[in-house]
Amino acid sequence: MSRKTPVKPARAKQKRLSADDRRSEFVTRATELFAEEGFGGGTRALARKLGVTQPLLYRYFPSKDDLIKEVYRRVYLGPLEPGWDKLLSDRSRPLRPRLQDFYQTYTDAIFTRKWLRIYLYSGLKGLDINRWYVGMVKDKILTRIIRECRHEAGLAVSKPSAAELELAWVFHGGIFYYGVRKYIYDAPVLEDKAQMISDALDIFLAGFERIAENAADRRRAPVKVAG
Amino acid sequence: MSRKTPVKPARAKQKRLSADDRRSEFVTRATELFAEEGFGGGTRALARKLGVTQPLLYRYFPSKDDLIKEVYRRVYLGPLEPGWDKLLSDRSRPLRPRLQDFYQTYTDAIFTRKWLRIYLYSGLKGLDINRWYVGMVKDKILTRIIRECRHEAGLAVSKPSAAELELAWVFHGGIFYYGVRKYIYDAPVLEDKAQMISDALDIFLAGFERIAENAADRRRAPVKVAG
DNA sequence: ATCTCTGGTGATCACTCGATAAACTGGCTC
DNA sequence: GAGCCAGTTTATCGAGTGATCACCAGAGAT
Repeated sequence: MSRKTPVKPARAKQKRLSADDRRSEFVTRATELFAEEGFGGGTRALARKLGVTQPLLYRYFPSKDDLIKEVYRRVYLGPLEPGWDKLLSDRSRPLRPRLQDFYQTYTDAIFTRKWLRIYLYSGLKGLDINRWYVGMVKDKILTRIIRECRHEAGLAVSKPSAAELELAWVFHGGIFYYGVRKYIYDAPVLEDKAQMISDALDIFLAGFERIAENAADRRRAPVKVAG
Repeated sequence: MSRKTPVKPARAKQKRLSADDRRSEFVTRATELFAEEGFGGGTRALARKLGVTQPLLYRYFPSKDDLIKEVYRRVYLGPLEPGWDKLLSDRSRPLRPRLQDFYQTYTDAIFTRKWLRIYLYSGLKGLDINRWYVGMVKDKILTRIIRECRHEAGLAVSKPSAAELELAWVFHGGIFYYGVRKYIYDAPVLEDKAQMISDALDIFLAGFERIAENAADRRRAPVKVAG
């Protein structure tokens, strides 16, 4: 109490951050704001969240749109982990636990209120980055899953057919929609996410196996086209 | 050209609609506008779509919020068909074609750009009507599906367990997400919707059967809990 | 032909939005 | 301590928002 302390006096209002820190803080709080309010959220509301004034934003971003782009970059690229493809394709392990592990970590990464809401808002705006992400899911996840499933079923591993890809999308979308229900709709869901994934996998793998058998049968003895 | 025509001269600017027609037109075009722009879409842009001036809106709706509520009512209640529960529960037909028919007509009703976008926007706003709709899907569709599946599998038909409901949600969400990919993300999807539904059903039913068998096994000879 | 009722318009208010320019300030070097 | 400089604020602009008011106009009844 008595010392006049040349050390920082625990200033009531933290100000004068370094440029990098301030810029980063803008992106962080903007993500929160836009996740809740959509990208119509105001720059003044954002500044209030940081405890600064609104024009300060324009020292760090030329326009609100640039800030939004930065938010996209961080949200989309942030949780992206490079080990996922390895996890899916590692044939030294049985396929089922591979898929279980993958969807466990994948949903751990994206099942947050912030991520899902930003994702849907960007999807509704039809932005390129959203298209890019969807393509990434298809190429890096779904085609890989199909390939592994075909391998497991003893089928030739070629490019997945459109129908197979759709199958994988429906499966993937079913799991994804769990997150939407929980974090967007705030609807009650089965609390045990791991069980949900496990059950979804049971159904998908059992179903895929049956389909694969049928496909194999059809290849051996093609049935006539309905008509 | 020469006749002074007391008949309506095919007026260039249609004006002076009846109150009911004008009000209805406001809701229709507002649905289009809000589907594209979100509910931030402006009242002036709306009026422009009708070819009238903006203050006219306030002859028919006390506020923009009331207009939005009317949009919700029409969008959510419009495609709701009362025959759905009958379709699902009609045990004179095999379960699979029942489900195929149901999802065919259900997705015919809601897989439009307008419906899906309005639905997601309202979901992001966390409105009561969205919660109501989700509850309706659960009660009127999913529990019924589970009940019929249990009946088909020769299991006792009681209240569906939380895990079973989740199963149905994942299945339903997978199909729903097809619409999201097609109409929200504008992503390429398997064009044949009926086949997508058919394949999803194949997988779901085959999977459910297997799960049901396991559940029956477990009831006969309970396995020890993993530990 | 005139009156009246009602669908529709023009002008405008108070407010919020994104963005800009100029002034201020606190810590740093010389 | 003088002076600079980067981080921050104050004041403000122009455009766009939802909403209100007084007014207009045209078809139907008398």
